[in-house]
Amino acid sequence: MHSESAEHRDKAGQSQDEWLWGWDPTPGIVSVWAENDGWALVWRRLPETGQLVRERVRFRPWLLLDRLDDLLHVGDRLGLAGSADALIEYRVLDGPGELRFLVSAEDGRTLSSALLHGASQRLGKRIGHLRDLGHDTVLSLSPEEQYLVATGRTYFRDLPFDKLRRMQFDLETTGLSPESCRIFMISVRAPSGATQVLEARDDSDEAEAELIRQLVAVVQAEDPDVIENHNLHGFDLPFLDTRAERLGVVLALGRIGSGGLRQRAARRGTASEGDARRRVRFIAPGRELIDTLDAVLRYDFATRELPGHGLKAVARHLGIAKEDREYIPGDRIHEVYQRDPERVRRYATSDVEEVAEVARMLGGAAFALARMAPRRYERLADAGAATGVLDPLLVRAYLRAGMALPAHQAGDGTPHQGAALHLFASGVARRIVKADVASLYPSLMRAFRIGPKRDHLGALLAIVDRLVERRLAAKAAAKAAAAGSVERYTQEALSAAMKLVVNTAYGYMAAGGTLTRFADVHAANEVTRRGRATLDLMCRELAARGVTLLEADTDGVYFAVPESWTEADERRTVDEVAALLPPLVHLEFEGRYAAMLSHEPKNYALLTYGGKLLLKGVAFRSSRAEPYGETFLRRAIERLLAGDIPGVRDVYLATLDALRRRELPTYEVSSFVRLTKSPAKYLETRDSRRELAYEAMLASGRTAWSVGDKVRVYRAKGGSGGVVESPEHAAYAADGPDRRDYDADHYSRLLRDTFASRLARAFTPADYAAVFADPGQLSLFAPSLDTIHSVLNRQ
DNA sequence: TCATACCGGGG
DNA sequence: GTGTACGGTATGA
Repeated sequence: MHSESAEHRDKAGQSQDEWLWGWDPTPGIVSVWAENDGWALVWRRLPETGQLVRERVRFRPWLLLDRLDDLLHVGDRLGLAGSADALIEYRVLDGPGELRFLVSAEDGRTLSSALLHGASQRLGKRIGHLRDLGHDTVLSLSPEEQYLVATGRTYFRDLPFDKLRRMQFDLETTGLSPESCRIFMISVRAPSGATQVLEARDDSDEAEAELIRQLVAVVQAEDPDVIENHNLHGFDLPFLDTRAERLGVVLALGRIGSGGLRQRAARRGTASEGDARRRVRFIAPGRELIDTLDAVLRYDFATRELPGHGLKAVARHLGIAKEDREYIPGDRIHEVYQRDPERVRRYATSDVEEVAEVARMLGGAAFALARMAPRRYERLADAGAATGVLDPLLVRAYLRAGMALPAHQAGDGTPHQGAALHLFASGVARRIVKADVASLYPSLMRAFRIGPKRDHLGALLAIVDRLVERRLAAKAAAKAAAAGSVERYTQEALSAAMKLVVNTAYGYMAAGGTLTRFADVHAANEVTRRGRATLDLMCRELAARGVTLLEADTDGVYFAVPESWTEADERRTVDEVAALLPPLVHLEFEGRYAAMLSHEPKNYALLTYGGKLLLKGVAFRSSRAEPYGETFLRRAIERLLAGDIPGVRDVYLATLDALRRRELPTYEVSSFVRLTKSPAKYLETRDSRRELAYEAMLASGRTAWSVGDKVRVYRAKGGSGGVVESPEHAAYAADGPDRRDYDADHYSRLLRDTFASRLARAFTPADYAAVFADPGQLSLFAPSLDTIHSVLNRQ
């Protein structure tokens, strides 16, 4: 009895592993290209030798249908799987799912044309494409995915990331529009790490055409598995495609065929040529085209710590930008090239080197996903985790189990309910503790077995269970591996990928039925309801232990503890409350801070015990904010949290003084804007409405700009404006020394109304007025600064 | 004035 | 034949 049930569990465990990883052990797949005719090309890099092999294999194209009706017209040529002579085979899957007929043929065209013919007859109108049948009646995957689902193969088995042949290239162009601008330089980084810079010999069509031919030749010679760049699909490939077409160059970047790039539909890509509302991405069969911008977005979605998503900002943030890295504003690159080409060569070379490193550091999650889900690597790199990763895993699991899949189903109108957010107090508090539950929603799903109602196989919960367990193992393995080792890197990437998928399981259910197959708003609401109850319980129990609650959001809470408490008291209290929560829901002591300025929900400043100031939320950090204001905020909050109120006023007065005496460089008062109107368009409306950014351009003598240009502008005296270079670009400034003709009164008002006001919650109104009174206007009746204390306002 | 549409990135 | 957010500015009724 006992051994039998253990065996049963083993079997269940084994099939659940297959849901996660597939089942075919074929190692080293680096690319798959399949056609509807039943032929698939598989490129494999042998893990032992690194050698590339190409295999051409047969597979049986398949579809899932909700009925066989539309195929009955073929008569005897339709037969049960395994029967002789059947041109089209079918199999009836188990369970209540609507899509229960798995049909297949040697050639997918036989299948689809028979189906379209039958459907046209049944519906009395011409059905020209499978998608016209609606995805509630047919499930049709791309040929590659049909192949991967049917075989249980996945990419990259037993192949470490650094065995992939990865190449990077980056275009330097005279502008953003491929209609009117040219490519004049292409930097290339080979898989070996060697870099080279290709250049057009002059600005003729023939020179540009030759440059593109050189790139194609380098790609063919290096024969990479993967081509990477930042915004590759948004800029470089579309630009290259348009230029190549105009110049009559064939962009043979793939491993098969002699034609140019192919296309696929994609959410974020470039506007399609035929239909501007459609977005497409380019494909080069045999290679995977990876955009590091996708990896950056995915990374920042989880961490929310990147200052921006541009290559330079990311490289600096990750600490991979070299000290002497060349920076040139985008709209100056071609102009700088004409007088100092060497500088642009260095710039372009750094671009590809940084891209290679960003891809290595942030691309691991997509690489790990490609070892699990039955999709091409490049699809998994830009896929959303719900429809792009979980859905394919679930489809493969159901087919592997021989179970029918439910069709997409719209919700019943029940609205989706979200998380809780409480602001208990604002102002200044001391001795702060942050406690939170890691992965609250997946934990609740697991603890209370909340899964989609129609997932009769229980695959989503099983996959989440497996991922959580496997992720713990990956985290432990990463920790055990040597720092910087391939093993650590691989395990960390695996852990990141698994976290991504686990955290999407809830979003998968909450998404509408048009998006995900197993969407279930009731289950999703049950998760958030349990989440709110858990947060409320945490808050109640913490308050009952004598803490002051400050802010609670979804899965975490900030609170202040009494003066007499030690860190041990803090941790013990969190542990006590943690013990009261449901199993699998782990409340953790996340951090402790000396003080906090709570401004608004999700907007606060924290002072660490080490004296470091952390600013969170848009009120405290914004890329558009004027640098002098950010500096003021930081200094003033430092004084505030140190309990030095006269110091806060000193910082305010010193900033006002520096503005009025023009000691601040113009850069300090400038803000970062993106120009969205062309010069012509602005001139149309200039008479009715003047806009600072364009006035600044005109006043600086820059009358020609492109939509999309980004500049720093400031307001000058008399309502005019000016453009200023940031310090790192100052070397290229065409203008002379800083004139500092900014509107000091305007920026003084901005300091008071926009920046100082972020400290308002820290004081009573009267005290706030005293601290930020104009110089010389401190009234006799105002409180003395020495007697003012910051406050905490309970809500 | 308020609602909605669009953007993030690339030279 | 696709589909992760959200907080901003820009635009239009």
